[in-house]
Amino acid sequence: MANQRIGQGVCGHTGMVEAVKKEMTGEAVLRDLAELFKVLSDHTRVRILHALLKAELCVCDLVEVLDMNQSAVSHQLRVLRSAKVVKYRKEGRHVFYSLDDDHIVSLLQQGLDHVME
Amino acid sequence: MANQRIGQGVCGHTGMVEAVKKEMTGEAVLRDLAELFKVLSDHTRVRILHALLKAELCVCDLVEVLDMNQSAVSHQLRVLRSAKVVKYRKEGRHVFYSLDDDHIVSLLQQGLDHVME
DNA sequence: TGAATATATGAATAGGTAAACATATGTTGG
DNA sequence: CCAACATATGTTTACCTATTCATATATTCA
Repeated sequence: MANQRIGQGVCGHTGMVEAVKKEMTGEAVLRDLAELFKVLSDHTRVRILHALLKAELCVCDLVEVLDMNQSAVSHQLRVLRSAKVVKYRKEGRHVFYSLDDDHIVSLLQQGLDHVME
Repeated sequence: MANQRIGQGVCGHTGMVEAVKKEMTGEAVLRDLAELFKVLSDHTRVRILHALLKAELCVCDLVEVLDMNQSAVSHQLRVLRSAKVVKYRKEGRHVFYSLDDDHIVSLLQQGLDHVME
């Protein structure tokens, strides 16, 4: 039903434009969607999330796994935290991070499936 | 089974780090994944994709729907094309764009579900 | 309490990128 | 063939952001 063009005529006079405009999800939602994907669009953050797909890890674990500067990792964790893509749990002087919910897991899996075909 | 910490001990000596490292998907794949999300992370591109979720549209339709400069739309369509997120079909002087496959549709839906809860 | 460890954060810098403008390419109809 | 229309693209500019360095905060343990 969707994704089909119903008669073409001259460009911009098919009624399609108006129809699509009306069905349009709110701008705010689309802005949030772009924002969510932006959070997932950095190599370092993807590596962090991929690692967390396997296990809950503390910052210094991640520093080892990624072989990166602790500061860089913390900065990216902050981005992930702010976007509620990861959650954390303090235990003494360690902070353990994990993926926030199954939605995030699905997005990552779906994305991985796509790029690996 | 996954996502569980099996004994903690001193940071970096749990065997977890090595285990996670070994299971690690190839760097190239993770780079592609970040790249895919990057393509989906721009407001204009999300608006384009969201419109294409409803119908196949030509460039001038999109220019109207988005109410944007034709040049800006074309530039973003190029990004989407290069990433094989959209496909196109020429018909005379018009070029009709549509989402490339169901994987993309799923990613968008999943993302939308997440941001709308 | 003080040293060591774990994490967070402010500031500076380098690299990337979306939008606008101008222009080129390609297609149709008269 | 020529004019009008549809689309693509090179360039410039302004903005954004990931990393690094330096430092602050917080917690444990001897």
